[in-house]
Amino acid sequence: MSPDSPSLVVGDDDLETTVRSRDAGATRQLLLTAGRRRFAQDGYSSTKVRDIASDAGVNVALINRYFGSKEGLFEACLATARDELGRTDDATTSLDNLVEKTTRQISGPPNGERTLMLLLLLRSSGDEGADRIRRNTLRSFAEQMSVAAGWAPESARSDDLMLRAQVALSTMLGIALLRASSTGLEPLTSAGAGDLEGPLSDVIRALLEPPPGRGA
Amino acid sequence: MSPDSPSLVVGDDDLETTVRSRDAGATRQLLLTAGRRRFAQDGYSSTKVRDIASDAGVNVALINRYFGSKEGLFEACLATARDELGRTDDATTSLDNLVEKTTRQISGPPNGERTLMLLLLLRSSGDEGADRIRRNTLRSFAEQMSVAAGWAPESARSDDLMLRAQVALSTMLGIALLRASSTGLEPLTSAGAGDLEGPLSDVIRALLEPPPGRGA
DNA sequence: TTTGTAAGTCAGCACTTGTTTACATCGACC
DNA sequence: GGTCGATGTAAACAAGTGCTGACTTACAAA
Repeated sequence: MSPDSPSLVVGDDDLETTVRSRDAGATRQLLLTAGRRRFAQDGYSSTKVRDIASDAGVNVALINRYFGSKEGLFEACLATARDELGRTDDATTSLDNLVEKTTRQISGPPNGERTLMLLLLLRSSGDEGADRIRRNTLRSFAEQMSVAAGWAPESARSDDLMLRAQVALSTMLGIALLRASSTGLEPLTSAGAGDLEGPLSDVIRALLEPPPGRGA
Repeated sequence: MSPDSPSLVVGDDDLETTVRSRDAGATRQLLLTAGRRRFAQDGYSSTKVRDIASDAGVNVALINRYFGSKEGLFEACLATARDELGRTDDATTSLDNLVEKTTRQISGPPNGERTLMLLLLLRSSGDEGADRIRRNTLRSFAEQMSVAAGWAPESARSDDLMLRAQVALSTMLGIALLRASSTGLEPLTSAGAGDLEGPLSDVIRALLEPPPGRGA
């Protein structure tokens, strides 16, 4: 019947059981997903292209075909993270909402989608282009947080407030990193959303208290 | 910092390979210092043994002679960081004191001694022994913070308090990481102790408010 | 001086790793 | 059928990269 191409059967977690014989787009996507996880978990230089290809169930050479180089794949992964994190899904204009979203972003499995995005922003490849993407994404993300905390967009760019937002971001990143770390620091690593919401709420509120000129 | 090692002409462009004083202890120390900086800045797998040796002005093979392997040198560096951070210099029993110490630890050049120690704790080599050192050091450091915040040592080990201390630690680590990152995220990267003390104080106080049952 | 030993040097092996090159295969269109 | 471009595969290349073992040198005891 179906001339199964056995070497192309890939994902245990992916469901494209259909004979994806020759689909450039799908192959690119597989490499992006696998690369994102590897880069986020192991860092850039620890990640081997053969591992990524193996995870994706794809030949190694295709990384170079579709992304030019390991660097190229990394930048592409970073771009997907940027698009993902840059998406201001809805009007998050309350501190409660920000706290809830942040908690959800952090808690969750260390290799979950959201955590991977954050970790990716901490992984450097030494490339200037990739660094620029990371910097812009981080800056924009912190800016979003200050705005979401209820600050007016214009006032949300003052140096003091940006610093505070970036400290809040540091907390998120630090937690994500420690949780994903191989140290297994307890109770942080195993803490669930319920455990983290209290401390996180305290931190965010202490840093980004509601706008001074407004409600309060 | 260390009493200048006599007849060890290393620092500059090593041209005179003739005058290599034969002091095993000094050589070990040179390798530890160079290794600590490289590992902390670039991560484990990005760091090449030849670079460390070059920084130290020492032959590559001596890494293997004195530390067995690259891994061995990394573990030794980690141990020095543990000893450094584990040193409870004085009775730090006030929140003010903790905030001041934390601020001093964080602010300072990204390649300063103190920051390097923190960054080292985040660098994984994949080795189990190194991971255990990192975990114990991190745990002990967080514990110290909760005690320094004024909690009684016995109550300082409750899960909830430990979690809060570890979140505070996450903030420190996240800031250190972002500051040392090649992204150059502003204003965080260039923020001085004066700028950071306010936000940091807010975070630490929000997380580790003075003991409830005691004084106050 | 001779000799023993610790400290340091040197060349290169065995292996990894990103990349490239040459070839095979599929799908479509004439 | 036959050609051809897109897709995928396998092998190999070139530049590292950690590590080793034989060798040399400084220092000091005998």
